[in-house]
Amino acid sequence: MDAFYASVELLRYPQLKGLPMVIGGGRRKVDEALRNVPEGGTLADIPVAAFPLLKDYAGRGVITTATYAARQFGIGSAMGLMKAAKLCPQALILPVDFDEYRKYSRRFKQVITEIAPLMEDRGVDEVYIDFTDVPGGQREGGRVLARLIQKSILQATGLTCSIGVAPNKLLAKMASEFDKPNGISIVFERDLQARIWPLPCRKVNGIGPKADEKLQGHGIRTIGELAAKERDWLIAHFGKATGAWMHEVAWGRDERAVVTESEPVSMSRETTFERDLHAVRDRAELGAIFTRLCEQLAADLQRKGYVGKTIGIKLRYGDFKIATRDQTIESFTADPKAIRRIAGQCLKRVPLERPLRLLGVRVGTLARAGEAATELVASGGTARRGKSPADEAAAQTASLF
DNA sequence: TCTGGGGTCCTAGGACCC
DNA sequence: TCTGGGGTCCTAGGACCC
Repeated sequence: MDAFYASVELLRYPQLKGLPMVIGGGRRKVDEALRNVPEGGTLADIPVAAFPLLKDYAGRGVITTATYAARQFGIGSAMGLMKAAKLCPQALILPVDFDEYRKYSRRFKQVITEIAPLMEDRGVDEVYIDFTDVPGGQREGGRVLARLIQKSILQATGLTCSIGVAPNKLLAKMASEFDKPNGISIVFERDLQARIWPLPCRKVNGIGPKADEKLQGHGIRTIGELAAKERDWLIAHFGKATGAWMHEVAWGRDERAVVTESEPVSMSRETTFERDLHAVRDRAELGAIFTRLCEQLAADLQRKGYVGKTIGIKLRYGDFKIATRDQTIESFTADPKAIRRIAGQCLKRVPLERPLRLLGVRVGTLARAGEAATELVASGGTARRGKSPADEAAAQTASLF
């Protein structure tokens, strides 16, 4: 979907069309600004001048989405808001409204599955579709069906999307970025050399900043240069699995199926504080946040019908270093108090002297709430974990939470 | 100018078991 | 009296993605 969050916002604030606008920021801060919006007839009647400006935003956070008008100024996703404000102070800023985006996410996915049932969910704004066997799916290399999908989504939601059609997921993903927004791009195997090889390695889904930097260290900048390397050379430098995979993707090969069903592995809640907090000095505040995260997470699990037995915490320190601790318990749970208790034990095993920026709680090893009891009986719920050195250390740590 | 929140998968060492 | 080999589970960290 094209600039998904921003595009959904423009559906209710059409008066902002064409203006530089970003979605992100600490919700509360932006909400305060929006609360000053005068009472109008509908949302569409709110004057543009009433919307908060990026330059007036003072707080932490990153941009989740920028309109194409904002991207003209060099603003992009994941950019810090303060930096974005320097690039385009007059840009408008709106808070993230995830419930609203989910609503539209469900709508556009339903449109797709009605046309092509083999759809793989890749998050709120992206999917893979296998339309090999959809009637008409092969016409004009897939362009006819891609157009139908675009048109149907626009009709049902008012939103545009970009579609890449290719023999596999790897190439389709790259193709989808060739003609944004509202574009269709068809890539055949024979286009590999002309259209894929000139691209930077970073364009491969799975090659991130670290791998790219390492590749560049070897003088490999494009996918073509990667393809020119011997498989064995790549394996020698990047390991057996990664090296072999890199060789495959450079040659446009990808056998992964479109997966229509999957079960969640973990669920989590985390929050970045408005200012760094200290475990001792800000103990009360931290404790309240901690409890709330556990309650939210428990509610998420219960609403979705899951229980879990690995409970963990995540800290991000002021210096951005991350620490995680987790503990697997005997029986599955989705109870806020149980989660809070185990997570509290995890917290005691992690250094708490330095300023904290973020706190998160996670539940993993999930099972469906209805089926977990059966499994528990079958396994006997045996406990075998003894007292680890970490536990001993924890016992000596002041009970901050 | 500091850098969100919610995920998945991989690696690697140690415990433990047969 | 010099120490196997294979397997699973648990834990911590890290890369990467949307």
